[in-house]
Amino acid sequence: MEHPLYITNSLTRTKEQFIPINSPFVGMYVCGPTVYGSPHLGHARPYTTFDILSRYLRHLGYKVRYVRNITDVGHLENDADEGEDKIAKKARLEQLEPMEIVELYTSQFHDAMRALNNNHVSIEPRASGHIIEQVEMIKKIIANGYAYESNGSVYLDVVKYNVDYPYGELSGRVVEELLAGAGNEKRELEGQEEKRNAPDFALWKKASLEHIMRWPSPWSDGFPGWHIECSAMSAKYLGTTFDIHGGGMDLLFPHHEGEIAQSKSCNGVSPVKYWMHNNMITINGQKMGKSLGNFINLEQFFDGSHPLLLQAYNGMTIRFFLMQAHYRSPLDFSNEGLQAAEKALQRIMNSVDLIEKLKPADSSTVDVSSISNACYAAMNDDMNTAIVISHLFEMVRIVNSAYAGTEKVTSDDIESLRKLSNTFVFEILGLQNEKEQSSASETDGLMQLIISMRATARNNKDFATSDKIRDELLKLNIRLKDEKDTVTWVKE
RNA sequence: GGUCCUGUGGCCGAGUGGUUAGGCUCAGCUCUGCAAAAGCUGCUACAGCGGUUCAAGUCCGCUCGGGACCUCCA
Repeated sequence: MEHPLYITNSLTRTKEQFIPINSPFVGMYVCGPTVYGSPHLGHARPYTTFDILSRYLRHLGYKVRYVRNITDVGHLENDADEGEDKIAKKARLEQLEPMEIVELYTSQFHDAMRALNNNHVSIEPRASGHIIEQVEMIKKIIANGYAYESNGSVYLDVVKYNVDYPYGELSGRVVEELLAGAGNEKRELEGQEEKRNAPDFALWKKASLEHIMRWPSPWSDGFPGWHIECSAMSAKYLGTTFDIHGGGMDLLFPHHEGEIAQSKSCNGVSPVKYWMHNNMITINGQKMGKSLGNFINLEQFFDGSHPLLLQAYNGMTIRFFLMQAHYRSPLDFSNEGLQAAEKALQRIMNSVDLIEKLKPADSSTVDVSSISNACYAAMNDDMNTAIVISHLFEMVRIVNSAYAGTEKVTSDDIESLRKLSNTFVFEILGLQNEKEQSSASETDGLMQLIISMRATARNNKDFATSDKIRDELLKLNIRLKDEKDTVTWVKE
């Protein structure tokens, strides 16, 4: 490809050039949400990050299959209720069927992703729909000698695995230390007595009597272990070795390490060429997460209902807020940051609209192509969207200046600007212009009428009337702009 | 305790050893009936100490601070 893309591979901890296994095809898997709660701001980060990656790969000409799963089989909780399925527990609390809960939160997740414009996935497989594949995979791992059954549950034998393969290659964990239980002195982990060794993890769990979500298997009526779904579904849709696996940094261990161990012990090959991890969103410097109870739901951002929010923020503002930081840096939530993002985004969108109103000149005083090149360079450098945006503001300056008459653009320049904004603002960064919704022509006709009436008042120096029109419109979130010899309006 | 990340100007945040990131805020100017918008200009930086180097925010060491993972988590 003309523009070599470099990405940070967590496996090697270095920036590597991205070279697909079977160009032009690219397989990409991202760990989806566990749908037992409303999606929160933390969810926005990985799905936005990898949405942009998939967009960029497609833009570069690759045929991308992007798989993002839904985890709806529930996992063990290690608090009071031993061995109880999270989803089943929630169901009892709300007196709903487990699958009703799953449906509700899946739907909420989709709504939130739509607002963030993150719905460009190719396949969204559900764990509950792939029990057979998971069972088959477990059978094979047992046959290969890397797993054992114990009291109806099946565990991966990490010690045995570690003899043939290096366990911990992704996370840097050392089996000897895990065996010694370093750091776990104060923890009471569930199901330890069934395991041969502490680092072993469940591939299949026997369901207790009160456990509602359960499926038959050769070992027991039960449910799959946490890591096996991703291994089974990624292998099914992307093959036993695929290009990119993404997710939050908090999944690096044990989840992704477990995936590697399962896949290798089943298929004998490394499942993933490039592992990518986004950093966490923090609030007051601390990770925003379910377990800490300090998260803000995306829905609450959209309607501004959370007490920590000074106002509502729409999906595009949140998307832009995320993109102003690099995906591998931690990002701290703040109203100030969101408000700044909202204004900045508005400036970009206003400027994009202005491109269509530019008058071409015979000569040019600007250099649009260098902006485009700089944007590509930034994307190629581990998807540095923050830098892309900084260059887009140079585009904003050029457009605004050209409109104001302090810069000159040729018709070729205008075409380049149009292409630049279409490519980067909309296609790659996936931003949407949210103002263009209402029945355009009718509203525009009404506005022209109002604007001309106000112009008459102004010509008569009847500023009381003209200001009233402007102020009342502003209350309806319509802002008038008195420019040199014309008046324009924007909906806010 | 182990592994790893991190500390940038009023705020948010980029930064591959050598030239202005960018945004938001604030101040001044231009435009304007006024305002808004837009343009121009300006403002305050690299936690501390020491080292390597012709040159360090950018590499190394130490100190202090913050965080992640080691348990369900995006």
